[in-house]
Amino acid sequence: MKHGFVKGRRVWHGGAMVSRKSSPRPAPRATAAPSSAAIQKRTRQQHAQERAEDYVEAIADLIAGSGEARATDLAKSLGVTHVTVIRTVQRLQREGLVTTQPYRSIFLTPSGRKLAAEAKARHETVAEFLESLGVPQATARADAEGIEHHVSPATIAAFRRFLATGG
Amino acid sequence: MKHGFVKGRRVWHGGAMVSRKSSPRPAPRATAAPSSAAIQKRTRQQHAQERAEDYVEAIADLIAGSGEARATDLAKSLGVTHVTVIRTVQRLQREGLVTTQPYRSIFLTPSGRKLAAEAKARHETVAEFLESLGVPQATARADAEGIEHHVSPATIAAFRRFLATGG
DNA sequence: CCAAGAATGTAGCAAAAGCTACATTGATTG
DNA sequence: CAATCAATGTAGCTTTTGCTACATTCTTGG
Ligand SMILES: [Mn+2]
Ligand SMILES: [Mn+2]
Ligand SMILES: [Mn+2]
Ligand SMILES: [Mn+2]
Repeated sequence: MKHGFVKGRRVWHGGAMVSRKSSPRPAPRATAAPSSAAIQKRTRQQHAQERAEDYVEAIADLIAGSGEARATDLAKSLGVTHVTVIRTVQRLQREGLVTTQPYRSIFLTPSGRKLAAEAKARHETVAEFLESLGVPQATARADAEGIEHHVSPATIAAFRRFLATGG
Repeated sequence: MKHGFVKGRRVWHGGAMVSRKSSPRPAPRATAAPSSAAIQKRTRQQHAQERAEDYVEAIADLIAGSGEARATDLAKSLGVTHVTVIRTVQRLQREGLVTTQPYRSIFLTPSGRKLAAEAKARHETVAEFLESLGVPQATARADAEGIEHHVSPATIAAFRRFLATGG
């Protein structure tokens, strides 16, 4: 509020000529529709969380499948170099999702296990849902890898409803 | 192929003890299932494309709505600062999606218009589909903002089928 | 016209995720 | 038991997307 008030009719570049008179703004509804800016910000936050989810899920899968998660196997499964894995795992350790020691394999902390379980459940629901819609399995699996990080609980619930009834 | 051949039983860290004998690998099926690594790589490519799609779509909306797309309005709509917009628009210009000149508004090139139209169509299909599944509109709109970039043509087709018939 | 202030641009920083090249460690096998 | 070489770690680079702080330009009301 640097300048105290808005100048009224002052406009730049013409634009839509929206009147800015100080009509009292309408009382916000009970459920205000999020602005496009807010929606975009939420999507960006989901992206920041995305790599963490993919990593803990892959780590959990490796542990379930072979007893341990090694950086090389993780790199192979994620399609990146081992260098990238090591650095990202360091971040995940900073964030309390995994633990590891030099030249040892990677372990999930309790919160890492929780995140992995949630991510895996979401991931599989999305994939099954797409398949049940008639999307070829390979495509469904590929699309689910990206979609999984952007489905809210309400959407997952809708997918599960569909699978339970119509699917 | 640095070392010419694989050593057979050599194993590290125990692991699953998978035999590596040089049995001739099975002939690839007609439709080889993509590796998890390949799927992850595709998802990362979609992310790199994502900001471009959101930008050209927002630019197209601003032009449709008010006749021009200014950096400030774009920043407001995307939820970032004008600095971020200016730098990203420079990249999009490098890539031939938009044109702009100092202190002027932003225009879409033909390929920018094409990308915007495709992105918008996908975006709206995803949002309508989620709503038709019973997801509350605000949630559907929010989820669609992230999902839209990860739906293949086959999945979009399945969504449209559902909307045309079951929806 | 002209100054205020909105819009735009620039400088410089950070974090994250990728990479190649090279160094170090450690498990296996001969 | 020692050499080999896979696995891991480190150094240093790039790109992208954010940000704040400050400089410049342009539009417009008075
Ligand atoms: Mn997943
Ligand atoms: Mn994923
Ligand atoms: Mn969109
Ligand atoms: Mn989007």
